[in-house]
This record gives sequence, C-alpha cells and structure tokens, in this order.
Amino acid sequence: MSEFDNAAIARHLELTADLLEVAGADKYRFLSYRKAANSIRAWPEQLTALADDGRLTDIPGVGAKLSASITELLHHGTFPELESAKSAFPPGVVEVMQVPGVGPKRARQFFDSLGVDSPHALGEAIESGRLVTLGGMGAKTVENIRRGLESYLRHQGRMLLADALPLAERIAGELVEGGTVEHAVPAGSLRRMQETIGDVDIVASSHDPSAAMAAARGLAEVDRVIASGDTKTSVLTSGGIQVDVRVVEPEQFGAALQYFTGSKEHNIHLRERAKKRGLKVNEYGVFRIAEDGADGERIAGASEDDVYAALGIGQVPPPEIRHDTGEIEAAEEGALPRLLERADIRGDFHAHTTSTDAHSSLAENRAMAAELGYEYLGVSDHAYDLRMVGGLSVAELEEQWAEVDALNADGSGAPYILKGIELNIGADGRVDYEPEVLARFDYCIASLHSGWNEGAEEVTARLLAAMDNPYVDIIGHPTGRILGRRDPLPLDIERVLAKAAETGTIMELNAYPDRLDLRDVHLRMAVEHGVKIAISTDAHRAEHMHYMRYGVATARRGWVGPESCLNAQPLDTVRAWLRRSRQGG
DNA sequence: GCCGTTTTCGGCCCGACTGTTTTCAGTCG
Repeated sequence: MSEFDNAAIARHLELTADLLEVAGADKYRFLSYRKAANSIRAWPEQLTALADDGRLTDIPGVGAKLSASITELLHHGTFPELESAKSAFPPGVVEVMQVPGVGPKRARQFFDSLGVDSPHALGEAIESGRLVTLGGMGAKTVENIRRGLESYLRHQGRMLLADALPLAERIAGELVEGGTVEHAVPAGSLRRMQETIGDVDIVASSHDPSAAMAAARGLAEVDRVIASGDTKTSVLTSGGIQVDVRVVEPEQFGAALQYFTGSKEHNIHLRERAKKRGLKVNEYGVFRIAEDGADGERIAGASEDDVYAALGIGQVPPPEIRHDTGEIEAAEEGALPRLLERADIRGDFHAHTTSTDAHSSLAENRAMAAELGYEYLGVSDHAYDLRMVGGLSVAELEEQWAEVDALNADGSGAPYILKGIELNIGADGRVDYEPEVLARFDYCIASLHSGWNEGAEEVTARLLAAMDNPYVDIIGHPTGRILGRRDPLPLDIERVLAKAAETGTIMELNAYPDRLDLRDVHLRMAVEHGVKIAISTDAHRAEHMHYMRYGVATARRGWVGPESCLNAQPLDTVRAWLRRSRQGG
C-alpha cells in the first residue's frame, strides 16, 4: 500500500499552493491546488485506488495536470511542480506565513531580505531590530507580528471546540444582555463545529452599530483591543483568544450569518453560482447586478433561508456540512440527508466509574443519564489487562454486575444500565478475559491502548483480528488520536471499515473533546460502507456525559443520520444490532 | 490549473481594517 493517504496527498498539494503563492505565481494557479486539496481530503475512496483505475479526474477540481501530479506523487513520493517550488523557497517560509500578521508577501520579503526561513528565525529578526528596518515595516506592524508569533508559538493558533464554544456563547449572551444588539450568534468554525478553532467569530445585528462596537470593546473578557472600526471589532481575551465581532443591520443578519459561517470553500462556490445567475452575494445580502455592473436590487438577506432560496437552493445546508463537498448540489436537489440531532440520542455506551480510573460512581452516572433524558446507559470500565488504571478482575466484575442488577431492580424508572466493558486489544489482536466471561457482558468495546510506534500494517492487522472476535461489538476511539498531543494511528481505514461492514462491528465516535474519533471524513466513509456508529462520551466523571453535544456535532459533520447511530435506537433495536444477539450468542 | 445553461479560451468571489501610504498594499476571514 502506498504511504500516501488522502490527507497526506492534500497536504502535499497545499504545500505546493503555499510555495507557489509565496513565489508570486498566478493566483488562480495556486488556488486550484488548494481547491483540489479540499476535495481530496473529503473524498470517500482512497486515491491510490482511483489512480490505478485512471479515475482521478472524477474528483472536482482535479484535471489532467493534477491527475498526473498525484499519480507521480503516489509512485515517487513527489512531483515536479512541488520540487521546483521547493527549490525556489524552503518549506520553512510557508510556516512563517502561518504566523498571524504575516502573509505571502511579507514572508517572501523577510526571506529575500533577511534570510528568514522559520518562525524561530522570524523571532530573531524581530528581537535584533532587523525587521523594522525593512520597507513598509513600521514599529506598529512589527509589534503586531511579534504578538502574532507569540500566539503562534504558544498553541499553534488552535484550541479545542469544547474550550471555545462556551466562551463564545457567553460573549454572545453578554452582548445581547447589554441591549445594544438584537441578535448575537457564534459563527465561523464554531458554528460549523470544527474540532479545533482558530479564533472566535460573533455575528451581531443592531440598529446602532457604533454602540455595538463599543459594547464589544467593553466586554468583560477583553484584555486588549486589536482593531475596532464601524462594523468589526477584534479583541484579545485575557485567555489569549482572539474574538472578532461583526455587526450588521437586522435586515442583513441572515446574509451576515451565512457569510461569516463559511466555510470559505462553501462561500466561494456560492458566490460563483450567484455570479452565473447575474447576482452578487456578500455579507449584506443577495443583489442583482445592474447593466453597468453596479449593485442593483437587493433580493435577500434577512435570513439564511432567503439567501439560499435567492440562489436557487431550496434547502439550507446545516452549518456542520458546509465544506463544499457536495452539500450545495444535494441542497439544490432537495436531497440533503436528515442529520442526527441531540434529541435523537437515547443513551451513552462508554462511561467509566470509580471502580477503575474515573471520579463518579455508577449511581452518579445513572443520575446524570436520567437528567439527560436517556433510556439506557452502558457502564464500560477498563478491562483487566490495563492494570495501570485498575482494570477489573473477574471478581470485581461480579461486584459491579451485582450493583447493576440491584440498580436496575430498584423500581426508580431510571435509565436501564447495560453491562459493558472496554477491552484492550493486545499485540496479536487478542483481548482480555476468557470467552465465558466475555459472553456475560451485554456488549464489549475493544480499544487500542498500545503500539503507538507500530506501522500501518501491524496496527491494522491487530484491529482486524479483534473485529473477528465474535464478542467484540464496538471498536473504541478507533484511531487513538489526541488533538494537539498524539497523531492518529496509521490505520488503513478502508480495510477497517470494510471489515466492520462484513462482521457487523460498530465503530465508536468518541465524543471526548480532545479525541472526536472517528473524525468527520472517516464517519462519512463509514456511513457509505453501511457501518453503524456509536457516539460515546468516554466519561470519566458524570458531567463529561454532556460532551455528547460534541459527538453529535462531529457526527453531523460526517453526514451521519439517526438510522446509522446505535444510541439513537430504542433498547430492543440496540440489542438486535449488537453482534452477540444476531449470532445467537 | 480548472472548467463550460454566455465560454474549449478567458474567465475564475468579496469586503473590512490597519499602517504607512500621499492613493494603496497587505492581511484576514
């Protein structure tokens, strides 16, 4: 198998685009590399297979030239355009361009004039006073770049969705309560529920924009005002998070919300569409283009529904799927799937207790499940082989099962507790306990907790072997990634999903905020393979069960509907979907 | 470099804000 999965191919194309941009290449040339990368990252089949069949040009944005380049990349690890771009500028220059305040022009200027070829070298150029000597560089600009570099080095500019969303909702609430704005809604990557967030975007409507801007500058969370004009204010919170507040008139709110929700790719597609229809769409509305090219009559803008309808798109794509990966076409044909909603969720299959490494008891977890309106709750502590977190012995399991039976029989009407376990997938794909013990669980999750240095072949083989075990119902946090800390295991996802479809194994979508594993792209592939998904919080204290929100959001990003989700089913259907039931075990 | 309900060539999305500018370039989303 080639070592290039779709994400790796996309990264190579993006690097090429960035290098071409620094080199001052034609805008539409490097944009075409980015557009192709966007399509490829979301493409449900591995490109290695498409390349063999000569079907690469099926992908939107991939023509004859890029098809040849990708084929070259798959066979030789690179392609001529990338190599020639690299020979013009070292790839470190692209990193310099990621620093807030530095774009392609300045990255190039810094490299040509001062030899700056990394963010570190940029820091040295600032501290030594060399940067400020360059043309167009004043003290203020250099200071902005210095702060941008600080932020870049601190957290690479990203934070978790679960850290950013509560902050954004608090700020939006504060703005509305202040009385100067009518509506305030988190937009951008937050509204799309992207797993990590660069900065917080808030869209507000007001009849008094300057008062709204003053309110934004005066928010309790503000440490420093970066910029503030008539319609946009950018501030830095005391926590170092950048918040952009945009204000528009109430009749423009829908257009502004649409515009600032993005994604960029989705919006570009919409604006191209508009142009072809003699329309123009911006953050203030949808306009007819007059004979002389000037803006004509405004035909939409108060609501998102209006905006899409004015562009001939009958359905409004949910924000979570606005990536320009087919949602606009589907919405136009009225063929958008009904995506999973939080209200569909009837339970949680992955919650730990004080019996192993968690902080809440079984009863506390059950009380939280009741508060969340669940019908059932699976208890799934760590199994014996994970000794460092107190994995349960058979004797300890007997105790837990007795407790479960007692709780289920207490007549309280609380959610029904299912007896589960989180098994460890060993070196050869075997799991904890003897089959007689495994048979006594209502269901088993099996997870990889070791082998972070293994290659794709070994780690995939271990997972496939575990899926052949008839007692393994669910694969927990399949790729093992931890956002910002640990890369995903190099799994051959297509083989894993094919095996899941064959064996009826359910894939977990772990909703813990730094996991969100499987991720959006893999979920969409899973759905297309007919694989079922269990959305689970992996709670280590009862309150963590609220993380279901982020699991549902990630499922929506992967086009998952209720019919594919285990814990959107009533209990009898759940039992029917678990492998042991179907096998008569 | 891609692509076609104006087109196989000539298009290809839109606006706000800042700083260093004397009319606009660069960055950002």
